[in-house]
Amino acid sequence: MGSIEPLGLSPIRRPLHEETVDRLRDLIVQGELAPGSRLNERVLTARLGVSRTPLREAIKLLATEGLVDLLPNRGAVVAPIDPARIAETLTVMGALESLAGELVCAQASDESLADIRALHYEMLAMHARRDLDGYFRYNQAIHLKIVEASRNAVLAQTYRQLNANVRRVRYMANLSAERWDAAVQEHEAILAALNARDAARLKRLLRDHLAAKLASVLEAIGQKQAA
Amino acid sequence: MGSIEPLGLSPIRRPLHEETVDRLRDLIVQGELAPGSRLNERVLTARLGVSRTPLREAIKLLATEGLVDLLPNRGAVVAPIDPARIAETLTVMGALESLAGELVCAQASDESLADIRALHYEMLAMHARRDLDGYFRYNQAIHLKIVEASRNAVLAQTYRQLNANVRRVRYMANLSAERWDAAVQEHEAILAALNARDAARLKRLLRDHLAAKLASVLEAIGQKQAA
DNA sequence: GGGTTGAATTTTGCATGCAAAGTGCCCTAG
DNA sequence: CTAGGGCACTTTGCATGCAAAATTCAACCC
Repeated sequence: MGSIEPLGLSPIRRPLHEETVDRLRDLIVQGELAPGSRLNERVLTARLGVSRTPLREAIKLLATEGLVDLLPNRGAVVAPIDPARIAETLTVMGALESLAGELVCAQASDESLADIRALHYEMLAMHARRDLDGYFRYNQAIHLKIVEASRNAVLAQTYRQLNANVRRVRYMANLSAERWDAAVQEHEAILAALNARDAARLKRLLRDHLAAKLASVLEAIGQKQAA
Repeated sequence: MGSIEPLGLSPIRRPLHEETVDRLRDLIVQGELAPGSRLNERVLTARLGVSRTPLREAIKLLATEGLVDLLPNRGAVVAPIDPARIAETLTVMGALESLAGELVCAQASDESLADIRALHYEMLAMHARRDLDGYFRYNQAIHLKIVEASRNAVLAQTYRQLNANVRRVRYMANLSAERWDAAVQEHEAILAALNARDAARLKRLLRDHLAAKLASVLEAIGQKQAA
């Protein structure tokens, strides 16, 4: 049953609809398609270079992720950023990360933990040089790695799906310096609990970390809307 | 905010792809489309009376719910029932219900709690007359009601999505009499904690209840596979 | 006789066509 | 000048067409 794949040179073309989902999701997450803006099929087919069929499949898929809203007979719009919904999402993600932390302590491989540690120090480096973008990237990577290290694929997939919706605000919310430093401190504590495989402590820390993020994000959105 | 719908006569046609998703999901959840069986587009369009476009949209949607597996260039199959995956799913659902319980204690309306209580007694009635099917229905309804009463739409939606996958095993796993009685006892305790709005206790009970369900389901699947 | 190749058939993936719903503009009546 | 109605245009929703990938089946070679 050996794989016969040409290893790397493999010209495996991903299905077009999948590719389209990812590209469209990126456009939305990165704000290039503004919240509330309409998704005109003709325009998007031109922009993405695909026909309407895979595009429509992609749109419906993103609708289930909550990134777009479907208006029957009137197409789709990029889902507005709804603070209440973001709050709900972060609450759920908090519970999921909390569970992930518990599982990680119980059964993650030492390699996984080492990976997380490595990412943590990369993140500290970004913080040290005040590279906010790089910091966000490693921050994301750490949280993703934690849920992946839980060895629960359903958990990881659910988390990722919710995450897409939250990542959109990142491009709006410019972390305050204090909150940034505090977040880094929280991460230090998280890493320590991880190293000690102290499930109870890790659970609490992750949940509190998400709660703090929730508060900061909501504040940022509030300012944005007030502006 | 009274509904103005003509109640049943409403000529509001739901989009065909949505209808198709629901019908196809039902076919899969109820086992009419057996795990592992192929989803032939021609056959299904004939069976459901829709054309390939909405059908294909539906299939891709159910793929994200984990109910079908997509095989590039080879169509789709009903996702096999994978005990490991069911276990993972129930673990996540446990965390979600646990969170829901916490939120319910903190902020659910008294009406919601009354609804749950009512459902609970209906369920007890079904148990008393050993109506397994009715019991399952009310049991489902209670758990759904709890996550809905949490007033967190994202939580409810996430829960429902995961639930679809688990419901499939219900038609395979024939509860043992002891487990059934034990489950009812657990529900009694859950209701008591709910009435007392004792978040900590409710959390623990819900989580344990799901863990017990997990164990029972896995055992049932194991027997099924051994047979 | 078993295994392999290859041509016919089926099936999928994507593109496009067609009808209906929606949108907006303009003209008219008040 | 404003409100309303109607008509043309746009856009969506669904159906179908077409090409490529996969499967099947059988003849052929070893």
